[in-house]
Amino acid sequence: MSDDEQRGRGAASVHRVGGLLGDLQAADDQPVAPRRRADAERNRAQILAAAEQLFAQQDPRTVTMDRIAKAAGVGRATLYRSFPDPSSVAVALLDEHERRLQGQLIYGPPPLGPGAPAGERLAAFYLAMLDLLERHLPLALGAETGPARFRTGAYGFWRVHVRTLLVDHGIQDPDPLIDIALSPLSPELYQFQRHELGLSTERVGRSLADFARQLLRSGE
Amino acid sequence: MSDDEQRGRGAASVHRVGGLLGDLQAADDQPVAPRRRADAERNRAQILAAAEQLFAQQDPRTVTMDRIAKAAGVGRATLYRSFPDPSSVAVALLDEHERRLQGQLIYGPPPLGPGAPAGERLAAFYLAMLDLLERHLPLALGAETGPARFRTGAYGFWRVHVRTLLVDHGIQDPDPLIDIALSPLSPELYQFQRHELGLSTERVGRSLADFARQLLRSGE
DNA sequence: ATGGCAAACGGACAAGGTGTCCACTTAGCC
DNA sequence: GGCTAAGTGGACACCTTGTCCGTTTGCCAT
Repeated sequence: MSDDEQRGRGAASVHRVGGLLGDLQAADDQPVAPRRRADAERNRAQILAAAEQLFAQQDPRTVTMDRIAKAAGVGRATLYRSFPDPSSVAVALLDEHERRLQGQLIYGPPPLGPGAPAGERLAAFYLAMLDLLERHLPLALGAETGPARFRTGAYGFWRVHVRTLLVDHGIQDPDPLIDIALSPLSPELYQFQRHELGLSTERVGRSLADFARQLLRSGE
Repeated sequence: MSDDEQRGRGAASVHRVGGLLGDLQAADDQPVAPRRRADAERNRAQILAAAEQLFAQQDPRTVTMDRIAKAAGVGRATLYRSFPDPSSVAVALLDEHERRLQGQLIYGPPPLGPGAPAGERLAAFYLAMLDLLERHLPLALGAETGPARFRTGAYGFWRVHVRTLLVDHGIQDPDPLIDIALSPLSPELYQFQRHELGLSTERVGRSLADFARQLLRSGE
């Protein structure tokens, strides 16, 4: 899993939107890629490690490129070579954690993987995402600034998954519903529910699971 | 309606969270308030007018205090006297438009106002909000930066309304569901659906209305 | 009507962030 | 072991942010 960090630069996560599934088990051989130099690799690792600290320590929305570079002990231009802005660093860090869940959704056992009714799968997906949010909220919040989370490769993956569930369930016009169904997973929203309203993870999770089952009810 | 602009400074919308309903028909007499000077009033109007232009012209997330001040023809400190940041200017502008809908939700005819089943009222609310978003998307996007939209007085109002509907319908634990039910109305999300995915207002609206009815189905 | 005073104004300032550029360093291949 | 290009990091010019403070101006009492 830590090997995954080496796959592509920060900006690459944007390109992943096209080849979502194929990317899951992509071999580590680089077809024509000019190969990364060892010092660049080392710097990238330092940057990611330092950034993870920073996002956890302070308000994730206030983390700057300048701060990350200083914390990682590299120059500003070196940082810019790998990432265009702070949120793309957070996206790269999140990617690693999200990839495990992505695999479970496709190949794992039900109800997360195939085999369960759509409503149950959606409920399980919500709970898994909630767990991810709970454990990596600072990163999720940091990833949201800028062009927002809708353009990340991960979001594209969730869209494909939810669309499958909606179609499975026989929804007439699934496309506008996809993002509606994903909207309760907004990091900002979760942060508000947990730390402003003081709701427990369990309470939010129960509501979300009920919500999923109600949305994709068998007795349509 | 244009008289409403004079009620309180920008920061005041934050305080509204407490007295949501009473504020709806608050008389214009100021109990102990020290009274606003005429030149301050004039400047405030100039600021709001200039800001509305700016938010519509460029990416609402890139509007700065500096730009607003220059466009309004006032000094920076004058602007800061009324508003702490650009998003609060957008909030103040939005407030005016939202207040009409707030009145309709309480006193208006069904299905927006009281009298219709909860599912129908939620569907009508969604459609009305969508209409608001469609007409004032730049402002809505501009209002989202910073501490996010969850802290605005308007959001507090929507929460109260939706909670009423959920309780009416007999939902067990309504509180975590409130913000889940409101999440599809995120301006960022609507912008993505409309201008990135190219979905029509009608299609999104139909999905949202179906979604509302499914969520609060009579045959619970 | 006029003079005093507090509210309001707006330019200026220091601090800090952003991208980019370019001279230097260094890894990797011949 | 030297060549070459990728990689590095400090510096630069520009912009934004809040705040401070000397000046102006509306409002009220006289």
